Amino acid sequence: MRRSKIFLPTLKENPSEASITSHRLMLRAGMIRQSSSGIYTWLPLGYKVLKNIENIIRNEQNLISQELLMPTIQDSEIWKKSGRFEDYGKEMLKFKDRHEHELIYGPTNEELITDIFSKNVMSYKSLPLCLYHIQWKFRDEIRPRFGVMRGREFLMKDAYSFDKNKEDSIKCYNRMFLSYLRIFNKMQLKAIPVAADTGPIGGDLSHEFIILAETGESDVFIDKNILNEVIPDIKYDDSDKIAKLVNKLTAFYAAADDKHNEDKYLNAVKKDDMLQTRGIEVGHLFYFGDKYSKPLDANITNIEGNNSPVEMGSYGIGVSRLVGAIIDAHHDEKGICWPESVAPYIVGIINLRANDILCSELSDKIYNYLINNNIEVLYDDRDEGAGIKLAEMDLIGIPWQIRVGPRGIKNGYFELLNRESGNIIEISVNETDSIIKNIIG
RNA sequence: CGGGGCGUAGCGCAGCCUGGUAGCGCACCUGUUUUGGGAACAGGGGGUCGAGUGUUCGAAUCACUCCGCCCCGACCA
Repeated sequence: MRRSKIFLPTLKENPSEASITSHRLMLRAGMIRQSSSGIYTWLPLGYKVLKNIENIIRNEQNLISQELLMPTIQDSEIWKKSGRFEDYGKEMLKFKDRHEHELIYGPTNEELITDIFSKNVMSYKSLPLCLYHIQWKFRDEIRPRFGVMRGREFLMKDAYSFDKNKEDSIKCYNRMFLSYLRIFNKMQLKAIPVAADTGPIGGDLSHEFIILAETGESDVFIDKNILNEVIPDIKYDDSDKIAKLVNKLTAFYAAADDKHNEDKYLNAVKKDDMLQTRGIEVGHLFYFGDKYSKPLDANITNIEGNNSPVEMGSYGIGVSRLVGAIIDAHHDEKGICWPESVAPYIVGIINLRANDILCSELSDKIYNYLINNNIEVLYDDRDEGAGIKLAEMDLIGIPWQIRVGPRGIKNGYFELLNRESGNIIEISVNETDSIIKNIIG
């Protein structure tokens, strides 16, 4: 994509509406624009990142679950059946259609998926089953804030598991646990599993995955040693090994303020290993048994030939929130430093002097070379001052910058800069091939 | 919902206290010169001053009402 063509309205100054880093940078980098409190338009650059995150989640979840797509608008009936029509309270957006029929904009999908399940699955032989979708939700938050971190409209991946008994359901829970570790790891995030309250979803087993960040919303108390844990290479069908991993990781003290117990903390963790900070919740696992299957009559015939409510769990990831969380973890004073796995473009070419034939020819050549090699590239071909282009490329955080200028060309090279480290490699103008070698390593 | 703050050009702000018909920087358009870290000069365009009502000869400015947005608390992916 050429910079002269892309719709990328960047801001030089900090918008007054944004107080935290990720929000400020998303507005400045032309990723989002607010439409109403807690509701945002995703501009092309931001939308690319959002889709990249979505795809990381999708690719990993597909190994243990099947994707479908449920609607955003739901009938109020099933919510009345489950009892949450009242329980969910004002956070749930309710409205009527032209026939005065009551509808809601889904804040989550347990009722709907349970309804689908109950109408289509009858026997334990069809289990286990795990389904997920990635869909926009609406929760009428009391106070939306921090941009995309606590929007009212937000993109969420939510998975739902159906099993014939608790034992199998826990196995699925554990697979999700591993899947989440891998997903966040691929985004260069250190996510810590923390024992959690189940809130309005309900249930008796639950973990939150929390990213440590100063701008996080909840206080967390952890044993630092958990940060050194490496995710082992385990297959998803190896339930025993996964269970051991889950046990190992959940054995570390890690709690958000609502579950924190100071005495336990002092007992379990050495003073030097204590870390109290703030965190952003990016994922949540729930096992809740028959909480929804019972009221919604989602029964299966078991091996004895009797009907019993199916065992369920649900597993969420805040997809749009992750964009903010990743920025929070990967930025510096100049702007964003995207991890390659989610970056909107892998390489940014800056033609430092667009009206110089040699610079433009070389820039064009590199641009075409990268396109032909299927590398996502943003080419700043504008006839602007060098400073503007350099500062903007830093701001939007493309992981690799190629700088083509008269100074380098005179000496027969152009520059390849790594955004995060700031390291610059000089590459001979005749060796464009070595760009890829340097990037891929 | 309680507490605080803000609303004036696309963005950031001044003007309001003490009423006299709107200004600055950036951005934008034209031209010239520039060009390795947000350039210089010259010229130009853009505003129902959040909305309504009232006070007044006259309201961005004063009063009342409403709306929107941000920040702190309770809720959550």
